[in-house]
Amino acid sequence: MDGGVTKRSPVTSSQVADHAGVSQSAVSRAFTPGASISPKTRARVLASAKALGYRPNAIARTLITNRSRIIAVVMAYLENLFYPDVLEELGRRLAAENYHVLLFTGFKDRDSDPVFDQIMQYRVDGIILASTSLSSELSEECMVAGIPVVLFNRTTERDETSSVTTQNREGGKLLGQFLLAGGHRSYGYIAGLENSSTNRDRLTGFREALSAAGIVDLEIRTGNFSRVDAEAAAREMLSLPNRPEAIFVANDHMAVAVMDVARYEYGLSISRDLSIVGFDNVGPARWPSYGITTVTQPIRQMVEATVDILMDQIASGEIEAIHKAIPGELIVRESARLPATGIIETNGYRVYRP
Amino acid sequence: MDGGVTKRSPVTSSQVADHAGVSQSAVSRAFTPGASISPKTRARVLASAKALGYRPNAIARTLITNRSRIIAVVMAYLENLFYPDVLEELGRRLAAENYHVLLFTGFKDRDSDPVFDQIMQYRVDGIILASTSLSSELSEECMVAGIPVVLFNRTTERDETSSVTTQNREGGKLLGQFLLAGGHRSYGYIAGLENSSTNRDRLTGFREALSAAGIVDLEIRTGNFSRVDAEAAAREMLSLPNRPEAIFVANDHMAVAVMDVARYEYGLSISRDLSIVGFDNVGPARWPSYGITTVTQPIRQMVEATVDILMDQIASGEIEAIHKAIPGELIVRESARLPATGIIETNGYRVYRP
DNA sequence: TACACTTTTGCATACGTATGCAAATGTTCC
DNA sequence: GGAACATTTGCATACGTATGCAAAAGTGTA
Repeated sequence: MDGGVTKRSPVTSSQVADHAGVSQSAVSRAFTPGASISPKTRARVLASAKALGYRPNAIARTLITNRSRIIAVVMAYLENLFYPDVLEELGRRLAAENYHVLLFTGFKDRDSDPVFDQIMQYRVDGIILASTSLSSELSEECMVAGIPVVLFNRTTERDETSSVTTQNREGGKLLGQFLLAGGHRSYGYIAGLENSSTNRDRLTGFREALSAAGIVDLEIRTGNFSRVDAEAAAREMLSLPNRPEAIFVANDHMAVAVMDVARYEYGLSISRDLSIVGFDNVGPARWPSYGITTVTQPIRQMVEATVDILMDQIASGEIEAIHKAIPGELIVRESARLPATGIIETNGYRVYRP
Repeated sequence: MDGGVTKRSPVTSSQVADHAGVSQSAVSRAFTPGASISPKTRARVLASAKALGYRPNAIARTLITNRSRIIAVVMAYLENLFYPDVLEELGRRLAAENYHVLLFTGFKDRDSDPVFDQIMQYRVDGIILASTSLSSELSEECMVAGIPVVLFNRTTERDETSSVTTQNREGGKLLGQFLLAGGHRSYGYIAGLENSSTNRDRLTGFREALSAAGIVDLEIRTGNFSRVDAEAAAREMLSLPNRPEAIFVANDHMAVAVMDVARYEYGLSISRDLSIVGFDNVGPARWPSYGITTVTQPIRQMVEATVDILMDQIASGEIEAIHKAIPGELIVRESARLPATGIIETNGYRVYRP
């Protein structure tokens, strides 16, 4: 009985209308930019709204406008700091467009079909899939429903779904050229998820560079983009009788793990005994304990491209697959032996441009 | 004209009803567990629903039931891996309860009032604020509206809003005792955001331990829970004529930065020249390059407690402030000099229990 | 078969908002 | 002042679902 606050239900537009002595339509119009309403009544309505603590019901509005202003974001996993960074940037940019993020996580190593029902039930205006994908039936369903989908940091074989990535093949190639120029003689690759386009493309580019120099031997182990798997892969590779002089680890998150194993379990000096390069330019790669030579994924530009695609397609209603691959840059740090030429100092960073 | 897929609007319950030869109510009941409907008609409805690709419209349902099954999660920032970890666990647990996460980020160092309107417009069923808070007026408004709010990893002076934290004061005290037992003679503290309860409580506990041993001198600098600020704070502190022998850094995220500065800018050997302890037991603290002695924040339990509070209050409609502080454990690693006694080996970890 | 009772069904309405349309009001110009 | 026009307003309806209520159908008993 004491302190029992009686739960008050939210104020509705009709209540505001009564208070302001106008119709409910007027209240609606007062909150719709560009609607047909005189400045005077708008002012009166807004005053009443403020007095009553009225907030338009976005849910009810969705029902009538068919626009929820919600974007579903599915992130495979957040263990790799790259994704939290992406998520923050996405949140920022979508908020700027007055859209909101409905977040789903936990779909590493499989497609996002299990949450698809949930997503569709909320009538989202668009879907972003980071490092995960949809079965082709569900992608098709989105097209038919007019819901734009963008794959972030992944593509599918069938090019039917839009995607935004870094130029992974070019990046892998660049890293290969960098290591070759450093004069290494044997190479290893610690792979991410084997069936991911990101992993495949990086490897393809790496191989291209190597075979252009006549090198076909490549020691490969798989780290599945996870720390523990990468550690295990590193142990296998470093235990080889003739271990590679240089290892390309498919992303920085795993590269950190590989460096830890190399140093603390095998007593190797990074760069002197073993060169390591990564991909992403994620936080720890920049920390002096690691200083990983890596190819950047330009998060800002990638997110911008992603949001642009969504906004365009939401506005036009025309869903068509757009593929954007943004160039990355090879940032030179201390984790790999340096080539004699090609390193350029540019606003605080050293980059490699052969 | 070619390939121009005509956008098809979603199937409604009425369409399913027509197809199945029943009323719209029947369709609704078929999708409502425990509703009054015969198995036979339910089966027929579900068959039609499947045939037409029907998915209940969660938005329309929200309008009538007053339950959106959406929880707003506001995260101050994601730079510190602790939060992505929390976010993943929250996602998992809320999904298990069939709730969904509407995510807002970017409210470090200020309250979440700016997004409050957005949150309320979506008629969320509950709010989780991680390392951020609300002004007392808005908290009050939530109470009145019957929307449960839980502060995660933070409390307010006014105890009017529920909270879930680690026992920060006890944790700080424990770290103090650990460092004292290690025989250090001068101490420093690198603070997080100065007005945050987390920071204050950890410091309070630390001071308690120190003054119990007759030590009142404590060198303090502020790192605001950010990497760059922590680096600057570390530089200041390590440049002191008589720098502290032991530093408690308010969280692991900053401790990593401090260790990097100490090693790579001041050439110090961690533990031998300088002891460092942190808080959180976040990913990098476990990496061998850092091996930070730290107090755990038990994410699982904290998230469980958070979700429990929300679910209870949503179900009962009774909003009352509940405060849960979960004990953490001091995990002993290599970043600080070891005391002679009190270290216990327990399932793979070394913990400190004085 | 008739009755009482239980289960199932459909009807009608409500949720809170946006919007086409026609009526009402305001403005301009002769 | 009045016609011609532009702006503003309210009415009515629609969005897709859940649910109280009464009617209908089913079940069991005598």
